[in-house]
This record gives sequence, structure tokens and C-alpha cells, in this order.
Amino acid sequence: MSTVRLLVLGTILRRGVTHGYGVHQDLTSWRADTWTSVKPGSIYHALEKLEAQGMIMPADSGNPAKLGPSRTEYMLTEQGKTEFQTLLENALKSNDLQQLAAGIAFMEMLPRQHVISILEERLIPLNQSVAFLKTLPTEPIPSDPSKHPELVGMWIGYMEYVVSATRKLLQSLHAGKYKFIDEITDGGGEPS
Amino acid sequence: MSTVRLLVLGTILRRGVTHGYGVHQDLTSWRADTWTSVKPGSIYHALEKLEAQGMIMPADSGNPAKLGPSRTEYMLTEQGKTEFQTLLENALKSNDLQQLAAGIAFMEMLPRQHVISILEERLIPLNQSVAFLKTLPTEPIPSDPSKHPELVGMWIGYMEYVVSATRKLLQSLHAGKYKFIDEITDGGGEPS
DNA sequence: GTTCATCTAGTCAAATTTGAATAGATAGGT
DNA sequence: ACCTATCTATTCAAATTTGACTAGATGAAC
Repeated sequence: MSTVRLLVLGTILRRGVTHGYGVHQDLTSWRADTWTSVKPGSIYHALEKLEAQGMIMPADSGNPAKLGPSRTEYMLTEQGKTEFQTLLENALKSNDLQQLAAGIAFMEMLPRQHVISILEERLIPLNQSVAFLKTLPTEPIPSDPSKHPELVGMWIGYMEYVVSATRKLLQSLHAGKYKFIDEITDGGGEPS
Repeated sequence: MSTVRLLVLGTILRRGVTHGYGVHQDLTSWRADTWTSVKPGSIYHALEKLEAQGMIMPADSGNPAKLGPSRTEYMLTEQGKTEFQTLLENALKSNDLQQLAAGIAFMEMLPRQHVISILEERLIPLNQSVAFLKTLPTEPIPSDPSKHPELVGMWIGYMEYVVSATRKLLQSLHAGKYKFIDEITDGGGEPS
């Protein structure tokens, strides 16, 4: 659920103001048949909950619905922005690839150094997991699934992949790739 | 949901006859803090549904509850065995690691050649996915998440890992590792 | 100028999952 | 004998997700 929340808050934030269908469109256009599958129902449910919790509020963008039935547009409250950052940080800490992917999708909305330190801290428990998995005993003819060499081997491999993907991402960030929220220079310095 | 169903049917089948708590115990003991997280509620719900659908039926193992409140024990019906095989085949075809892992956990309950051919067919769409992901355009400063090099790269890497894990598993199977249901020779031939 | 296909926008019931609570039984200490 | 900690086994309400459905608007074809 926190994935849906993160995605909904993030898309609204990117657009400033938008409605349920707009969120759905963005999300479905973003997913290249991978990393998400958010059904309309989940989005509208998330919107209701987020509104009830004061994370978002109805708003009016200039453009009135040109097509189709009427819509409700939303924007984030201050509380919603805080919640978004919290969820984003958690996603970047997650061992689950879907979560991590959602985190990466929005990572530029946190300061570069902040993202770097989250990812670096993430490596510690991740490496511990790998080390732990490697201590698990296996049997050539496993008496139960937890001792199956293929199963255990697959998870070790998966975790190692997550580690290497994280390392690679860190390198890009250290190398200065991408533009983070703290690096926006809109080409002209401040107005006097 | 079909993961829970598969796990529940599979555990009952391994034990012959067992009850909800028994399933829970097996599952929690098998998960080495990885590949599953099945809450009691889901198990009992799955049991009810499976019984309503005629996949399992109440049964009586010899050993009456020694401890705690009374329990309901179940065994698979013929229909349940068929359903188990279907779910197992689907799990082995799945691109989702959790599903695949559940499939591997029980794979010895299908004939070796059958598993081999499922896994080999699996490689085709998997490779297509990788190829497709590689055609996706990316931008150094992505205008939207679907064009983020890190995101796209991470999914390519993940899919490639799934491919290589599948290949490795196939090698083991071709090499004759593990004992499959069609290879059980209980050390003594048939009774005359 | 009306029908049809399609895009837009959202609703709803049913299925499923979660997390916490309930409650029986026994074993061990005092 | 009684208390209580712990293991056994299940139940339940609430949260969440799914999938299918409803329904407004437009434009293009006829």
C-alpha cells in the first residue's frame, strides 16, 4: 500500500495539481510493462485516504475538464510533502525491487547527498542478508524446501544483484549524473 | 493469492494430512526470512475457500490434538491435486521471483522432463522482455521516470538475472540432480 | 443529424490480506 | 493446588486490492 501512496503523492507533486485519472495515465505510461501495476480502484482509494488524512486537498487548476465527466483535482498539503519524503526515503531503503524502483523514479526530489547516504546505509543490512543466506545449510536431496540448493542459491543471487545495482547507482550519483532538487539552476541566477 | 493457494496445497500434500497451524509452522520454518510471508489469516482464508471449492476435505489423521484447542485437519481431493499441479506449473512460468521460488520449492512433485520443458519455454518470453526493455529510449536527464537510465537499467539487470538463474537451474536438472516424483525407487522394487 | 467507437473519469461489490485478539492446554515453579 | 508463561490453533474486523462496470463527452463516418 505504501507503494501506491508514494506513487500517487509523487505524481501529483510532479504535476502540481492533478486528478485520479491523470495519476492513472502517468503511471500506466511510465510502466514499460514492468515495475508497477496500479489499478484504478487503488488510486481512487488512495486519494480518498490521503484526503481524509490531510495529505492532499482539492484544488483547481486553470484548465476545466475538456473531455468526459467531471473530475476532482488535488494538490499536496505541507503534511503531504513531508509524508512523500518519508515514503520516498523508505522506498530507497527497501529490499524489494518494486519499492526501490519507485524510489529511484522520484529520487531527484531529495537532495543528492541525502540519497547517497540512504543508499550507502542500505548496503549494510543488504550485505548482512547475503552473508546470512550463505550460512544456511543445504542438502543435495533436500528434506525440506528451506534446504534446497536452488532456492537458497537463487535468493543469494538475487540479493547480490540488488547489492550490485545499488553500487552502480551510487557510482552514477557520485559522478554527478542527473539533476537533483538541490541543483536546479534555471539558467539565470536570482532576480535582483 | 494463487501463491498462498499453491503453498497451502503443497504443504498439505507433503504431509498428507494437516491443519492450518501445521501449514503455518511449515511455511514459517521454511522461509529463511526470505521468499514468503504468509500471515495466519491468509492461510485460514485459503483453507476455507479451498474447502468450499472442493479442493480439500476434512480428514482425520491418527494423532488427535495433543496440545491446545481443537483443530481441523485436511487432505487434498483429486480435484485439489489437479489444481496443485496447475498452480505449480504457473508458478514455474512466472516472472515474479516469489512465485518462481514457490514453484522451485515444490518442483520435485512434477516429472523431471515436464519441469525442464516448462522452464525452457519460459526462457522465450523472458528473453523477449529483455530485448524489449533494451529498445526503450532513455535520457541522461530523464523527462519522466520511464526514461530514467537507472530505472530501465535496473529492470534489464533483474530480467537478465532471472534468465541466468533459470539457465543454471536447467543445467542442474539436465545433470540429473534432485529426486523427482517419477524417479522414486524406494530401495527395494515392488512387493510380489 | 444520428450512431458508434473511443477516450475520459470514476464507482462499487467482492475478494484478499493484514494485524491484532481470542482462547484452549499443559508444564513448571512455588 | 494455583498461578502464569508459553505453545497451540483459530477467529475477526478493518484495510487494501482487484476486476468489472457505469457513464459523460467528443469526433468521425455515414
